[in-house]
Amino acid sequence: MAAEAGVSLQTVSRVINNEPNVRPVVQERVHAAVAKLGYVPSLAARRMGGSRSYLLLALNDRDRTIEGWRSGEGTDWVDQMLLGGMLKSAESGYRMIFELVDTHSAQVEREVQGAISALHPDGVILTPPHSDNPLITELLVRQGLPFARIGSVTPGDGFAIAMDDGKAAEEATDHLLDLGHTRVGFITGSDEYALSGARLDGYRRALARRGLPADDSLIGRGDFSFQSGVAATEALCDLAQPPTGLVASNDQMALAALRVANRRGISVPGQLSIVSFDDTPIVRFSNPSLTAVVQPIAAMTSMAAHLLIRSKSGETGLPATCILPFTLAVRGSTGRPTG
Amino acid sequence: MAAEAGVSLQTVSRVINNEPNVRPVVQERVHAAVAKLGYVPSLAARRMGGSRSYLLLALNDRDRTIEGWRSGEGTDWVDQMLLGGMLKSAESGYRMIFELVDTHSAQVEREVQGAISALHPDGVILTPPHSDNPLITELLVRQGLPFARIGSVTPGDGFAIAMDDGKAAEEATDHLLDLGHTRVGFITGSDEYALSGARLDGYRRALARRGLPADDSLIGRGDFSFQSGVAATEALCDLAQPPTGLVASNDQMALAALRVANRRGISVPGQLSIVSFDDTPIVRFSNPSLTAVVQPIAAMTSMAAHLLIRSKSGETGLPATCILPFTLAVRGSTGRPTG
DNA sequence: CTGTTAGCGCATTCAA
DNA sequence: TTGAATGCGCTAACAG
Repeated sequence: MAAEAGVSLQTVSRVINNEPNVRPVVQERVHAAVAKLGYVPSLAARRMGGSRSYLLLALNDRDRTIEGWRSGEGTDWVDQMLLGGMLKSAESGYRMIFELVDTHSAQVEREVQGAISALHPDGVILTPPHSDNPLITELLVRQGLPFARIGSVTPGDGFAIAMDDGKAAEEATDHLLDLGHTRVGFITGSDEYALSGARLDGYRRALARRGLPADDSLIGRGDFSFQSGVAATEALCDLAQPPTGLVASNDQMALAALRVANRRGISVPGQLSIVSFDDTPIVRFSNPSLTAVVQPIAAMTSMAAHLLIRSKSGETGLPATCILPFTLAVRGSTGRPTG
Repeated sequence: MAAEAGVSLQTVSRVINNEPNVRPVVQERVHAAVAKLGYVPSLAARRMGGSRSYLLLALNDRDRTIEGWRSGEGTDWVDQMLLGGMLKSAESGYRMIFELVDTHSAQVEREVQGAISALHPDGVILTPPHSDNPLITELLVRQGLPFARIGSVTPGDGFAIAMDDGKAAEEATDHLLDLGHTRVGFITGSDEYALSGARLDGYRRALARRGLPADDSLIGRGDFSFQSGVAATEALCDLAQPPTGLVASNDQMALAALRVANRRGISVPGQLSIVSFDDTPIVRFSNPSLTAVVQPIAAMTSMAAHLLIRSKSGETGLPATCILPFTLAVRGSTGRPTG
């Protein structure tokens, strides 16, 4: 390769890394040789010699992820992450390596440190609930590694990349209010996630803006599980004045609500309109399909990759916080209240 | 690190790599030091010095994969791959890197060669349709890289890892026959995939074993798309004597059959029992949920990782072909024929 | 059984 | 603007 272009090894390196101080003529010659030989530098060697590894490390919660895969419940969080992260990384010659880490284990630090030592990634992408785990973020700060916190809005180290959960819940609630509903219930997510609180707040804001009373009996406590969704929905349906509209903090709980409605002979959306959060594939296939808030997962990981790569390149002035737009997919589960 | 245990750098290497010729005492000492310092060797350096990279490369078809991600149709092929491949790899300190390659592009070889040059993986996992792409397999042979062909049964280089599609179709058909159905239809998949033919053969074998006539009008031609499933099902329903049972070669077409049945007021499973292939998450959420052949995707990639790692370790006597067991998940879409 | 030597393929630093 | 030396952190081959 060195000889093919009639230049030294270093010049090849310079051209490949787009460094200045190479005559266009020589650049061309090298590029031609590279194309001809199909030369691609070894990642490992680049990492050894230089200061970059061209690797991004994406960390997911082990138990949740494996459980999701095993159950086959159709959550496509990981797929959307790969879609956004991999494709964006590839644009800059980077790879994204996906790993699982146990957030609750006493060994979190050891696990994360191990992955870092082995891979020496140029940046780390954290997803909930890692995004708000100080054991992890502080370790990363100590290492001087740039990182992105997906789904986290709390200010702090690293890039915070999220959607506006509060506004989304507000909009979801508005959608029901616009349809004419006046009693709208809400099912919360697990308190372990900061976004759960944000979504609840948004719901409350929407009601308040319309001058509707804040009735805490309309708020069911859930934890993102189907089970908890069933329990919460049953409680709401048992009220003297049950809600005609319902916002659930994720798809599983919304599906649970749908199930309860079916069992009780409550028509959807006639007697109960349901809005869901997340928009995993399954909500398109339920009957009726669910109106849902669409999380920009791919866009968030894409942005994360973008920022981390830029950051490693020494670029400054990058936004510390990034709020990406969500959308509301209106489907069959919401309509005007009957009667 | 070297000093911490009071031994040479080389001895540390030996202990970490589980090589022989180290006194148990020294081993202990090194292990202790490793645990204490949380030492984890750098993958890049190991690849540079040694002959292994501790990397497995998994190659998927770019267009199909991205289209699947974008559409949000809930295919969890990638997730199941990761589940099987990543976890098995991790057991041996390996990582699996997932990449997308364009099978139909004239650049396949260049793309694959590029990934290999950059990563120097110890093995490559091919998924359909790459598994039977000679441009890729021959390139891998030339490189002397061990590889696994998922979903491929054709003998040849690399490990062939698949399920028995013929037997699965046979069993799916048997399930319907056992329930008392005597007219069972079949919707084929695209001829581009070898497994389509295998499934059709299995269906025919099942009928033959019961002494049932081979009625070609009961065989609808599909191509795995929802559209084609609709067309095939309509044709079957238009027969003078429509089938009371139906085996579809994938989930999309089975869902299409369900849709057609719903539109025509044909009750499922009462008047039409449906068996599906693949068992993607969505079939659990249709109404009724679909009885389906479950592909052992995770098991196949797990086996692939297992064999490749062993192979790289110089182990011989590994099976060239591996047929993994499928299961039949019986759900609400199949039952005894009524009347 | 253990330590020493050399080199993997690059990027970095300096010299030309 | 280019080329030559140096070293990254390991493992392989050999020496002791």
